[in-house]
Amino acid sequence: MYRTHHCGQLRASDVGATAKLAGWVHMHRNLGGVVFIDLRDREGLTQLVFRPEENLPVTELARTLRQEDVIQVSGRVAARIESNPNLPTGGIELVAGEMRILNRAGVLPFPVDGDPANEDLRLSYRYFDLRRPQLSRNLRIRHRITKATRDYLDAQGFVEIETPILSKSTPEGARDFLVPSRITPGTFYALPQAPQQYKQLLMVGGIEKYFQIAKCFRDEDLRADRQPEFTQIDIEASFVVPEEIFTLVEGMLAAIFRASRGVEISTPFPRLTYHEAMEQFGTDKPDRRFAMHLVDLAGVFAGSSFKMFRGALDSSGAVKAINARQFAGITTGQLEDLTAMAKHYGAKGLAFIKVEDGEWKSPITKFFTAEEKAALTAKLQIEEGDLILFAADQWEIACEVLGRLRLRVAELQRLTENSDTLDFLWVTEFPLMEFDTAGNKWNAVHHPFTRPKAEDVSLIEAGEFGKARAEAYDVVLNGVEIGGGSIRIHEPELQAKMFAALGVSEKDQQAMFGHILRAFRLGAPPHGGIAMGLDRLVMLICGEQSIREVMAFPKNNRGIDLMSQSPSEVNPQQLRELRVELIVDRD
RNA sequence: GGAGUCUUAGCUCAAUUGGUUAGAGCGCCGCCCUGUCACGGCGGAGGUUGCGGGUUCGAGCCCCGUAGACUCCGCCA
Repeated sequence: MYRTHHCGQLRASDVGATAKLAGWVHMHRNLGGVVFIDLRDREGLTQLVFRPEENLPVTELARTLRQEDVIQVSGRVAARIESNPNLPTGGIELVAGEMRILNRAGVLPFPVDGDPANEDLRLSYRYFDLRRPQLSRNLRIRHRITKATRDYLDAQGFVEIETPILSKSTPEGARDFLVPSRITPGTFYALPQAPQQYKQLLMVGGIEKYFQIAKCFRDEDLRADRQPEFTQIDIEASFVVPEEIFTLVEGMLAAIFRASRGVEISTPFPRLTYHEAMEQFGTDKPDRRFAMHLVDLAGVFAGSSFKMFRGALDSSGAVKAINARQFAGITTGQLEDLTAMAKHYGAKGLAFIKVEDGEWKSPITKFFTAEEKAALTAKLQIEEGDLILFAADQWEIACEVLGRLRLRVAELQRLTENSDTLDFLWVTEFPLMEFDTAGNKWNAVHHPFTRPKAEDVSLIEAGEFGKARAEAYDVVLNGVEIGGGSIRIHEPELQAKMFAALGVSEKDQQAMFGHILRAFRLGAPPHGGIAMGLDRLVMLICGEQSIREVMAFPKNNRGIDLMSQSPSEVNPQQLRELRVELIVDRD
């Protein structure tokens, strides 16, 4: 037996007992005579004391210890002469009797405590980085979250079922990771972007309530919150309406936050339609921890002589503004950045008003009438010190520009710093399809199995694809999309209409989706579900800025695992077996 | 594919306007130290300033190129 206690366990009540501990040398204090070691395991720190007068050989051995050596020590628990209030075990120490050095550590690549090193160095030595308390804490919170998820869904009658990783490539959505088949040369599996089709087929299979903590793979560029492989809490149920999904997910998130953070979250979550979210916040995932709503000014400027605003309204666009309260002190450089940002998202420029010393400082207010100014003041509740930012353009552009500016201003004003608010909400009634100008065709906003709202099916039949709304919903936390789902199409006729609208030929439908269309002809139940981004959820709960901080072995932003140096070249023999030929020679 | 920021000792960072031998803390090595808890003291080793080129009497610093890291845009049903 390596140990009788862990390093966060012993207390004053244990004084006089004998104990055996094992762990890493966290800190060594060699005073020439007596030697102190802080021994660390995952549960905490315990001070070891080595006294030459009591045990000279072991004390001499202890002098040779360095940080991160792995040792096992047995001895007697004693009260400290002066206790350390900073440690739970600070009242006691272990007087070392015997010690075994289990393993010596070499020179460390970076300190276990103190400031974290460069991230690429941390990733290269990930197994070492994991000893840092922050990372081990994050992984244990992640465990609590998945445990709470499984317990909750189990209690609700859901069954966890694994679906294949070697799967089938489909053209919709993200780029697939491909795996060449050796047995059938010239063909490829794809790693699943999500278990979407399998979970729907499980519904056809009569499972009724399915979930999975599912690994998903997408071959797209990485971000702080995007890795090529990531995990979803994937849920699907039969004979359900959106209300039941909402209630289920709200209960699940309540269980998760109770288990991981010990907080009760408020349910049910507020809801906004997609249109309302865009109209008020300029995004489909609003961060409502601060107000700064987008205000519609069509009524104010309908008859304006200011060409920029009037022109937008006359061509059925929008004039909108946000009030960045108490931000009239914005620097010229910051305002230039905001202008560049507005232009990047399609605006022609950025009109603004700074309210300083009772005056409106702005290049455009000279075009406004007194009535327009009064209406503006009332609508935006303008006060001394405010900064007003305008967008006049097509509705979509005006909303998106102001939505982006709103977030940037909030960042500059640090509106959400140190906030512990948990703002959940549902966004519903997403558009079903959007026109892809590059591909000159209609694409599914969510995926091609998403059910249109019943009252909008006639719009699809009439070819008004852009107006049709989907029975789809996202759940948003503090401006981050943490999950999304929909009620699915379960009738082959309706599915065929969708494929037709999306321009998928009969032949392609059979080649790519034949199995699911056949399944729908054998009595598919109405069904729907949702997928939650586990990594993002854990990231938010841990207060981290990157999902790499909540994954044990993440990849860097070029998709490289710096620790194992994957991806890597392979043996030519392996390629021959797969009938794969390289067309790029690497230097 | 594009934009921005960054790269100096094992780690975190400094180095004035372009100016002597590129410094400090931690870590590492050696010696001393019997109640520390970020122990302390003395001494030592450790550098192609990412790489390549240029400007200059002189470049860590300025210019060009390049590699890498991170963030963002595109992309991510």
